Amino acid sequence: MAIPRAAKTQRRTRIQEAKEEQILEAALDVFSVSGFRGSTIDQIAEVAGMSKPNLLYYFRTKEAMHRALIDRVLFTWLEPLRAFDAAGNPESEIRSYIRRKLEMARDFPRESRLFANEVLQGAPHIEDELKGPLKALVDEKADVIRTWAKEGKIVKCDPYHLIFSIWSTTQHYADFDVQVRAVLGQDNSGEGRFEDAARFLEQLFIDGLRVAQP
Amino acid sequence: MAIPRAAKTQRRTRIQEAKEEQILEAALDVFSVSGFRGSTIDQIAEVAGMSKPNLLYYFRTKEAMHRALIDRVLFTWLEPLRAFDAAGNPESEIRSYIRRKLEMARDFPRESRLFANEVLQGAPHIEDELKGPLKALVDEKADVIRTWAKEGKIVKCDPYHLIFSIWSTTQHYADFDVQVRAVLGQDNSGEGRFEDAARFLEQLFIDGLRVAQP
DNA sequence: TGTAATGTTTACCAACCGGTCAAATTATCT
DNA sequence: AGATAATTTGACCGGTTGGTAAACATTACA
Repeated sequence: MAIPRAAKTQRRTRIQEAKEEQILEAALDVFSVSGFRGSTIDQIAEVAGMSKPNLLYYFRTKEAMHRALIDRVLFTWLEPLRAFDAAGNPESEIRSYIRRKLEMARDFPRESRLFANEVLQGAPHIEDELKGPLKALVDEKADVIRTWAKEGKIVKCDPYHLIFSIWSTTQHYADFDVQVRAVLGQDNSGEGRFEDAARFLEQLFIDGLRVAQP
Repeated sequence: MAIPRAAKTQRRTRIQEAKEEQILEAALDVFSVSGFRGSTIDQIAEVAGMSKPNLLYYFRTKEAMHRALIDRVLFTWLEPLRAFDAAGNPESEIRSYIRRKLEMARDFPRESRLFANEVLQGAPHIEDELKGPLKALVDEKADVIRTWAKEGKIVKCDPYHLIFSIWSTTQHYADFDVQVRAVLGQDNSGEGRFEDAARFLEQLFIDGLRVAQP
């Protein structure tokens, strides 16, 4: 008799690792489009190219799949904010934060939509992460920004709303991709739109915050 | 024998009007949280306080409910952008556009989330509206902005990305409300956050666009 | 008041949903 | 090779889903 997910063996098989990877990849495809409630295990199974019971052999429930996916993606997702450095100078830090966030919107749109779906639907599965680790990280970086403002390096402004505005403007290009493409039309909806967006946003934030130019 | 939705009578009964209103109100509650696929007719029926077959007497399918809801809300939703006036001066136009959008995020968060859910999931039901009326409206307003830039009233910038950034920053407070509250903490997540956001965003956009002060 | 149209509900259906089970298949190790 | 553990699948289950049929109740109107 098989015991799911190698509760005995401690070490994970190559097969286990590969299959779990394969499942989470498919789950990301599906969850990021339809949200938790709107997705079905069958859909994920089909995308993953394996049978439903086989999926459930590696993840006991649909919720476990979602949980594993969120956990895996959350850390990576906050990487750019974590890299936000108090020691650096405001201009380059803000510039590179915007760039990094835009790159993530371009390269990992599914991850962005996964969170967007989750938060939009009331964040029933990640409330703790938001109120705990996320809030702590933002609090820390907000302090950095506040210090810059006090030192006259940037204009005085609410650091939380500054962070929100960078989040929203950059993630917009992943989450509302269809709308962006529709509005820009066929001609302008190539990959170049990310460069255009970067230029616009850097200008907006650097000038808007009256970042002191060295 | 009853014929659904008065295909014969042409004129809608008071009851019809009232019930359809009641249903769409409930549907907005449910769809805005769970998206189309994640919502069930039973949920809507319960919120509306009527039986499922009764709902289906007024709207033949779940899709018809969603369609009617989108159609009704779309017009209102674009009102602020429509009000954006070429004749006005850039500063007050941009200021009031931001204010209006923020007010909508505050007063009609369900409507915002309804669209967010829809677009996030690939806009399967409103693709035509995005590529048609929405694009046309944005094209028109983009021209206004471009003219302002040419006249030196604001800095030269991509008008489309400017509009996107106003959309995303303002709607963020409706769509990602849970996250905003979580990060701001209990103390700062009262209604005052909209005032704070307005102050920040006006400052950001007015300074960031180097709007000529008269 | 009678009656036809409109509105509402109960009972129901077939398809789908998340998840289980046991049997079959495959990989691993000696 | 043979034994054992890990993996995979088809068949299935109870509950839910979108939607229907038909009987019942209410309203509008002559």
